[in-house]
Amino acid sequence: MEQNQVVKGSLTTIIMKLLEDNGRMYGYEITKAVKEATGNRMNITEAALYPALHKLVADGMLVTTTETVDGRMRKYYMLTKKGKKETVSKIQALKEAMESIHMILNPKLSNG
Amino acid sequence: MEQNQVVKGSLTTIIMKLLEDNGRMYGYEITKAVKEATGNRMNITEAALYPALHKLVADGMLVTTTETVDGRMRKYYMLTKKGKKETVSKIQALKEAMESIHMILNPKLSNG
DNA sequence: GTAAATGCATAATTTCATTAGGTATTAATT
DNA sequence: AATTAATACCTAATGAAATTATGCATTTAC
Repeated sequence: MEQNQVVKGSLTTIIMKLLEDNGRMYGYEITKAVKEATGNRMNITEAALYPALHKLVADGMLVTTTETVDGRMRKYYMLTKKGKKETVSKIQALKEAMESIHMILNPKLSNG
Repeated sequence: MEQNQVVKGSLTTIIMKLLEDNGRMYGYEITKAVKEATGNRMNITEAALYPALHKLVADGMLVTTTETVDGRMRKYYMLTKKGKKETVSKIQALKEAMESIHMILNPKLSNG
């Protein structure tokens, strides 16, 4: 229905959560942060990340600034005011979706 | 990557988990079970459920038996041996994906 | 000098859920 | 008696999102 949608779109929420915590980040940095935070369990591909970032920019959730560091370009992403507000509700929705899945994986037995 | 895939495909894992717990269930029963287990938070649409069930049958994870109860047809689904084995690993993968998301949503601060 | 790491990106495909329908029987309500 | 809600199955078309498979360019490590 829609809770499934929430879980499915968790990548977007993850990106926004990281930006909420770190202020601004560039794409490659986000992939490293996810790997580090999850002890290498989760790996976001760039082919999934960049389209997601671009969509968030198109939707007015993020803005970018570009810098060149050590001869390499870095495109930093930051949450807009709208993006910050959306982040809060998206995190809440994701937590509730995870709680729902948890309830299914760990059912209360009626017959104790 | 693949952890995202796991979370995205959580519907399949939910179905298999319910069948693991309940032995056999029919489609409509599964939608009710999910609603009940999650306190109405999660709602699986039949349009998502039935194609998922049919794919699981096609993949050899489930088998079906049909009965008529009170004038209405019920198509019961059960895990095959292969399906039972797959259920274990899918649940494990889903738990790990949830743990990863949890770690991102609740990061350990390096600066205590 | 070759491979790995850093850094960006897209196109084609596949997978999956949603939207929007459809059929049929029984139980409950008006 | 007629309508609505609940039970029970299903599919087609669309849309959203991730994967697979690439591509380019620079710097660091071997």
